Amino acid sequence: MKRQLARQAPNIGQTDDALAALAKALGHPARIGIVRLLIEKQSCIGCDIVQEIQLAQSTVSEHLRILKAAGIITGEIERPRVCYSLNPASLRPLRALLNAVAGGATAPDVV
Amino acid sequence: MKRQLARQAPNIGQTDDALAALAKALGHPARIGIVRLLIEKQSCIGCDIVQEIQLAQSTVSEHLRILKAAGIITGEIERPRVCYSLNPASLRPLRALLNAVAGGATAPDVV
DNA sequence: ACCGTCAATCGTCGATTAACGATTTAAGCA
DNA sequence: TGCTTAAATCGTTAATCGACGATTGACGGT
Repeated sequence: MKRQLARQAPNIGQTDDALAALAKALGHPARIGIVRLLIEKQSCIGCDIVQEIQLAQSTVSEHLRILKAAGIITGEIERPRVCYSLNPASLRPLRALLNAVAGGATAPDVV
Repeated sequence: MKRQLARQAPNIGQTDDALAALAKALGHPARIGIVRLLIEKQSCIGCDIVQEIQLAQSTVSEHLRILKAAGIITGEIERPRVCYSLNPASLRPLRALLNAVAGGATAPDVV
């Protein structure tokens, strides 16, 4: 039984929930690490992520699931591997918010 | 000391922990709402936040505490009120990360 | 000096998250 | 057919979070 007053903030065309979900998905060091890894190796990666992030395979898998659920990454199956990539578009709303914080009212949406 | 922008590896000069902490602080709808509110009313606000965000005073206070702890907002005392404002600089590292995701290589500077 | 106001803190409770090992699924290959 | 590999899922536990009411602290005004 919550609320959610639909505020029309200037340029950020997203609900608070949607933005919070994105931020939340990034709100863990391991997941930041994964995103970083995917920035570096533009090409997608398989189980190498488990190597880099020093956590159990099941834990890493869970973090990947969370990032996938948030739309931040995608996973393409290449049996028996999965190839992960970033989905930059997904983060645009959050970028818009941060730009609004930083740059005054109007956030340029472009790359 | 500033970061020299360098090779294609986007050198985001922050630890995963620091970035995750920022994202985590934004990872709740109420806190996104507060940030939005502070973007709109550039001027700082007192207890009006409790009005806008439909939650108990103690709950809002807790969210404000979290945002303050993350450095995202500052609170200036004006007894018996507190005047909150955004601290745009605090979010720069996170912006840099998102820019790196979006822009491919190097983009992360500037306010 | 007392009262009203606003904010912070405390204590509690239920819900959610993070982590792990163990197990399962689904190929590809010998 | 059976082994190997990579990933997902399950079940459990400990820790953290979110929300609230109640209380406390610190004024400013009357």
